[in-house]
Amino acid sequence: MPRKKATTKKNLKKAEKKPTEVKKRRAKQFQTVRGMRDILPQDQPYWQRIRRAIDKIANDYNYQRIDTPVVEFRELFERSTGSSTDIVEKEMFKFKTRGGDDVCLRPEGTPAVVRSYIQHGMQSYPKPVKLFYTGSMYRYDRPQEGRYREFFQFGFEAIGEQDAILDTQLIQLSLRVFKILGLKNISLQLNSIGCKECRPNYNKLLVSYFNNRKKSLCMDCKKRLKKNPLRILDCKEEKCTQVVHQAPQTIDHLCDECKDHFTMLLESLDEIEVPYTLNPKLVRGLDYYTKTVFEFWPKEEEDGAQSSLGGGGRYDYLSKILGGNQTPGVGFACGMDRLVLEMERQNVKAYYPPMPKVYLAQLGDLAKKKSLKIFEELERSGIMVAESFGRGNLCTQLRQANQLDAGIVLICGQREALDETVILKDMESGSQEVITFNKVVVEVKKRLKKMNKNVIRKMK
RNA sequence: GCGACUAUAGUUCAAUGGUAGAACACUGGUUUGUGGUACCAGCUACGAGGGUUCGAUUCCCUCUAGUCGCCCCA
Repeated sequence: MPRKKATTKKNLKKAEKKPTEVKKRRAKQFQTVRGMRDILPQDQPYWQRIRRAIDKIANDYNYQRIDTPVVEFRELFERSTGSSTDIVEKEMFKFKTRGGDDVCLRPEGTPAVVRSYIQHGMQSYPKPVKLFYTGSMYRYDRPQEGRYREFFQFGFEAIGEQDAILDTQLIQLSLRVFKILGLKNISLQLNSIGCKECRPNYNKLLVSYFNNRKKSLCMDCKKRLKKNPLRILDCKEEKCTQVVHQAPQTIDHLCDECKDHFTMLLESLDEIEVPYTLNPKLVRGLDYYTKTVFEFWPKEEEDGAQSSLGGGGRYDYLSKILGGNQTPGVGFACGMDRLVLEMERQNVKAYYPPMPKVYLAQLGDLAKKKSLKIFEELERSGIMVAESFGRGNLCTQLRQANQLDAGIVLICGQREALDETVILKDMESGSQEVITFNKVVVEVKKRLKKMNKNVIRKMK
């Protein structure tokens, strides 16, 4: 028989000589848009562990959840993140709505949170206003490992307080998240880039320094010299890094206020025994940062510094820039995709939700209907039940129960359905007994308790 | 945006200028009411489009996608 089938198929294929016709019949196979991906059930345990960690820390540190739209006005990011930054200049997904609004998919979270803060009058809330979010961000960049066009971030923002102790607390909180996730060897890179009092002076110094060495700079940095000289410091081009090595450092040219702020930060970090690396090249790519900036790097990459897990800093003028009151703030964002990657690298355990210990097998139409009812009763009593109502064959159902490692199988066949009973089968011993419908919940609960005790005994 | 490499079942991999095999997974079965093992069967693939050729999954080109580096960052 199968041979015949095969030959007919082949003949059919040969008959369909015109390839275009074959293709016409076949529906288009869709796939994800470039740089966007599905996160499949088998990957979810990692994500779930991250989500749980974030919820716990948010709760412990009194941060409240905020969700903002994926679509925002383009100008929001142009004004805050900065129109000369790579993120805004070349990586935004931007489009016009039917109504003619210039919008974009959010490339990062902080400006949206601050926008919301202003829009909803959170200035009147007790300070600091502590908010956290998780969500997808979008950047039109070339995808590679740990870099996607749609990626997921969580972030914590503390708005309305300028004390450096909040910066420290935010770092402490971030490290707690890594700790809870079981991640080791993460280094804290730290710098201060000053405020509007001291930055202009420093910028002048920097410009004159680089102007004298203009020939040694790469093309991009020649542009940066005019637009954003600070960014030359974190250029990875070899000829630039050599020049940068001798360049004046931000922390040597801070005003008194910034210096005190930074000192307080370092002292408080020492107090909670958090090691850090002072990194004069760390400036971060976004325009709104002031004073404190920091990043978290997986340790192996400390010298190469290719991809950071997360980072943040202080943004004391952001609210003002977006039309609100002068309100200081400090925030931190972390890439969840990269956390998952790092968890896999470090062989961290994922989070596996509890599995049902009871399997409900059924035979025949009447039993199917009755099983639905039994299932609901068990579910309402908080008992997790697995089933496969689509199957009619006991053999496969038991096989599946076994695969799922269910300790108890409830069998309801034609006979039992008529008698309003089920067979309760203990999968370990293989013994079974008949019980009536109204005793199912009680009996199953009893058995589960016993099973739990046995498990504990075995572990001891 | 630039450069390098790759593209075969759901997954991991083969073979081949004459249209493709395996393993695992999945579905069903081994007298339609009893699991773990075993056995049998089924399902499903040459990324898309051009060119060279009698004939291309195989050689060449373009595109698309993926991976990696640069850049950027999360």
